[in-house]
Amino acid sequence: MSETKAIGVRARVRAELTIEIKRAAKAQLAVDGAAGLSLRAVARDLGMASSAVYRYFASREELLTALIIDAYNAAGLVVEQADAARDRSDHRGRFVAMARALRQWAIDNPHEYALIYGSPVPGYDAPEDTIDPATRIPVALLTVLIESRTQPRSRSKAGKEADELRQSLDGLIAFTGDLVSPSHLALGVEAWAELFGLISLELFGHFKNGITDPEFFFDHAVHTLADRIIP
Amino acid sequence: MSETKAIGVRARVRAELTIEIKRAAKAQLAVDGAAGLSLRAVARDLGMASSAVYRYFASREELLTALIIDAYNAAGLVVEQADAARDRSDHRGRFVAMARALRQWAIDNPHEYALIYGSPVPGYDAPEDTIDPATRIPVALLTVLIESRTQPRSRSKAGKEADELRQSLDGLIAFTGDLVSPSHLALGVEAWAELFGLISLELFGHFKNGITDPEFFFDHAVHTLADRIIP
DNA sequence: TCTGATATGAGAGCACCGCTCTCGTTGTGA
DNA sequence: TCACAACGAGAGCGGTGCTCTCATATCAGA
Repeated sequence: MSETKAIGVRARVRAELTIEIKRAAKAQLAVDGAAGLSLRAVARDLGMASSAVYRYFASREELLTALIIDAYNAAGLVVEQADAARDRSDHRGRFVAMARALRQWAIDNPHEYALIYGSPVPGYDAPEDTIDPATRIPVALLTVLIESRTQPRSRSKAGKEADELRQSLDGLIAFTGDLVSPSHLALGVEAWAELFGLISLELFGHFKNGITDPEFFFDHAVHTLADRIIP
Repeated sequence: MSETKAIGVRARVRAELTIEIKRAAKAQLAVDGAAGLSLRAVARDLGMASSAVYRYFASREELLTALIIDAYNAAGLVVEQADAARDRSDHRGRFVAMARALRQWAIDNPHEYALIYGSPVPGYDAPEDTIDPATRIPVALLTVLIESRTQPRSRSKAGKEADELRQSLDGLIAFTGDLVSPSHLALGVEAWAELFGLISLELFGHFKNGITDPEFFFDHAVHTLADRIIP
């Protein structure tokens, strides 16, 4: 009589409990940060034995990895949505919107931001599963950069310096192909770095004495940034 | 007979043990990172009871704060030395040297860098003692910016936008006075953010797939940066 | 110089942590 | 139906931060 017997009761309950555990863990994360996340506390929240949680996540680190993936995806989604809400031809507007969306998400979810863009968990080196979600934001930013450069660039500069720059950006050029010149690509990466620098410095408290209106300053900086990378 | 009786045996031993504890803690920090720092392990290293350590640092957090201060000072010193080694009139060279020195220090002391520029320890909000050492690097950078602008700027732009920018940078302008225009000051902060963005992204593993030669790229970016803020 | 206050170290102990193991129970596929 | 695998609970191990008590070593003042 049960309608979704195909999957089986056990599998469904397992899936539900898995996200329930992550939900509880996220709630704890929002309060105490990554360092304060405790498997036992999560188990207590859910009214189950601490040992039972280990049926779902083999270790605290594995649970943390799941949260990291979710955070990457959440941030990526927010940025992509901000991008999609703009006219595709308004490259400048898209860039600014994405930057603002990212900052807002970071402010709304500081611990999740810290989880993915703060100090990496010690002894933790980005398992395969995190790579893909992590690229969503850079890809979104790069896409605007590419699309703002539909007409082919003036021929790339030659010379040793240009070659070395091209080489140092090897991985990215594999993604962008010939659509963006290395020097312009470098400009994009610099903008990416500045974006995260701005958000991180603000979020981690380094603007405390100095920048009194971070939001206004961020907007100002993002527009300067846009002037630089988008013609 | 003892030569430095003025201070007292107790005080001297205390001072020595204090730095000994910090030394052991730093060694642990370099291996396991901030999250792995354990007061008990430090005590074990020094062959003393764990409770005895609490006579020197009231809590793990307080020990961490001491390490943070030391890290700020170490980084600040390295940057200041790089600055001092250059001709004072070579503003561009000074900026580039400081940036390189900072990156090198970060690479040599990743956990200490993460301690001060990564995610803040949860529930931790920069005690007074950390503020001063934390300003050393921004001050050093700002100083070059100021000194590269000895001749007074063309009169500052007027208007609402300029006023708001000036206001958003209130704290900094209190430091620089009228020597730097708000818009140029903003440029400096943006450069500061990009600098830390570049180092953090590299150090925290976000360049893994994409930038194959981070050192070369950093140098390239820093020179671009210098072009932007130094005339 | 003697003595009372004080600073220090050691040890036991509390509540918490991650993680493992065992042992019943309960769905599941053959 | 039945053997098996998945599961939850509980106990337990070694670790953590931190507190308390108690003995001892140092110091400052009479």
